[in-house]
Amino acid sequence: MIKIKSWKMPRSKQKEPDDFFSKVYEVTNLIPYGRVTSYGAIARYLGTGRSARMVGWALNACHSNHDFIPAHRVVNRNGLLSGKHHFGNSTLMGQLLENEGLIIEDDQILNFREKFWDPLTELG
DNA sequence: ATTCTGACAGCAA
DNA sequence: TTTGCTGCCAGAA
Repeated sequence: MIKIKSWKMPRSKQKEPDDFFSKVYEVTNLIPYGRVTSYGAIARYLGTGRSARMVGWALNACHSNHDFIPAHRVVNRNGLLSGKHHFGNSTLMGQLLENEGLIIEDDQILNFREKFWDPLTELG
């Protein structure tokens, strides 16, 4: 498990500096350039394997974080860009990924298996 | 307090 | 293979 820094959370009544949201942001920041992971993979890495939806919710609020968070590198388990509608312009997420060398076709990442980065196996 | 809604995932048909 | 249902749980209304 990674250490958590207490950067500011979107949640106004946040109680812990190392809450779930922060952990999600930490892991997301560890995703290498040009690689992607899934909501469920992050949830499992954090030990809450059944709260993949909360990962999405956390990323939904990540804009309130001052630091840059590569939320575009998180897709669903099929490599589908299910979060594209939360980037203002619905094509931005795909553009960001293509800038990193990935190929998107119909909101789907090609060769998703090869690009997939699993925090569980990569970070231990 | 109660209900509804998800940037999900697993499993049964 | 592709739907459809269910568990999940933090916010919003």
